[in-house]
Amino acid sequence: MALLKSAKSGRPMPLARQVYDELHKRILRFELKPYQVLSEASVSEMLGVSRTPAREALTKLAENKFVDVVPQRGSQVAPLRLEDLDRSQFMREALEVALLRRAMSSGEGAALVKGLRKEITLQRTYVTFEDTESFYASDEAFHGLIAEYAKQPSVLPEILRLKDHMDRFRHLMVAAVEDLDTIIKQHIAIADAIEAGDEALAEERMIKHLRRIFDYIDEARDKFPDYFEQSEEHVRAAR
Amino acid sequence: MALLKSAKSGRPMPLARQVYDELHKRILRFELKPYQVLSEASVSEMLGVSRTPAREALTKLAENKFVDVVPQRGSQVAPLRLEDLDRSQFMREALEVALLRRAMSSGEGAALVKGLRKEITLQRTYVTFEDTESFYASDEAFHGLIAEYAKQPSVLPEILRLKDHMDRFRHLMVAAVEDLDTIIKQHIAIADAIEAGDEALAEERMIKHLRRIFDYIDEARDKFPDYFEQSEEHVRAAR
DNA sequence: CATTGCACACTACCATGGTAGTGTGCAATG
DNA sequence: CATTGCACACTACCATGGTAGTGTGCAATG
Repeated sequence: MALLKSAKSGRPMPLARQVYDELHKRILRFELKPYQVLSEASVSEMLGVSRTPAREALTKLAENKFVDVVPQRGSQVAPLRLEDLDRSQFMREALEVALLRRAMSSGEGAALVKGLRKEITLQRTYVTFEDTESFYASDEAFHGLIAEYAKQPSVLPEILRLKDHMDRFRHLMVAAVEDLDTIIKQHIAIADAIEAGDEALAEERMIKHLRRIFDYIDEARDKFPDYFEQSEEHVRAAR
Repeated sequence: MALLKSAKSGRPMPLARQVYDELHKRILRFELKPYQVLSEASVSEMLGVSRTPAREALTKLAENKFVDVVPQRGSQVAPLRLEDLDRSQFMREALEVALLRRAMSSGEGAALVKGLRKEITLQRTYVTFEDTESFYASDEAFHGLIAEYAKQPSVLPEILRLKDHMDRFRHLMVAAVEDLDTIIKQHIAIADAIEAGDEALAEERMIKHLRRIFDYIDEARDKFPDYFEQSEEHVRAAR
């Protein structure tokens, strides 16, 4: 049905990876809804590939908690689980705070702040043009810079993996322009604290920045109760 | 060749998982040595399974950085990389410190300390009987207790995944009895600091405890230079 | 109507075959 | 001897077929 793009650079990406990316995207955007059935056969048909890459993609999605697989019964899009959000949030916070502390004691604080302010300027521009996609790319670059100056660049992919679950929750609510302004203000506050060399303050502001997701949860749950995991209802139903 | 055990409880484990566990174990114990070739065919023959579960196991091992896969060329056991150790160490430290802080501010510090001291007593017994396997199980339980009291039990599996790389380095050196005594002393010091409610001291002792791996690295590299990644030599050779 | 039994459908899981792409060794050539 | 060309071997990757296990709907039975 849908055509899958090849990789931009060099050889084409393996089909399993392409299928994973496509399903991942659709799940995050709620084009595939929680509890929707996703069998090897249906995925294979939906994307026009054989069952092997479909199976590999489903297995990996299950490992990352975006799909629930019940052996011999079937697979479905995982509902939103507060437990997943909680774990992702906790781990991301721990990692980003540790990166921040290490980056600040690297002796290159000035260069880091310079890079951060450059990204902030970009972010201001993207908000003006309402280019939210570029904005979020720059947001990732902002956090990536800190990982870089902490001499731990390979931690960034792990953080992005955690961020996926938070993004899924976030996609439930429309991103208003004032939200982006808030993010920029928080970025500035963080850069200021780094420049001042105040580790405790920087940490406090980073945590506040990362926890903004919790402001939306109640509203999201009221608006889309069907997308959230019922209190063990389906667990009982499975018996 | 070798028979694979089924799962202890209920249904048998999928073959792919059994193959993964077996290869993982052999790689950590250096029964499969760094740079040793591991093709789908060779794994399939070695363990007496078909190529499908062998392939799935290799893919997952590659994701976890225990195997290097070069498309259309072949796979091999990954050499020891300081980068992997560094990332695992950094992340584990960040997570365990965050868990410790949260557990200490949970208001259940007394119960936590009681549980920790119980594990320490067990550990003393295991050292007496030279039962290192049970000792390390209790060591994991010790750290798991902290995750539990931090109300983040699902972070523990992630930490164990990181610990694998450190264990691989550790397995290079023989675990002497005095090392286990050192671990117990450090556990006691941590429990003491928690009991005293001194967060900074507990954090400091936890970090010292987690960083003990670095004491062995130089010795290990001198003893088994072939197991470590050469400075990009094989990267050049691949061109 | 309520309960039971059973054929059927569907699933995850495994086995197996085919193919394009890359490296390797050796003969041909200088 | 040094260099080149090329047949061959081996690989990761994908397609496809088969199977045991579980759920479901409907007819049979009370």
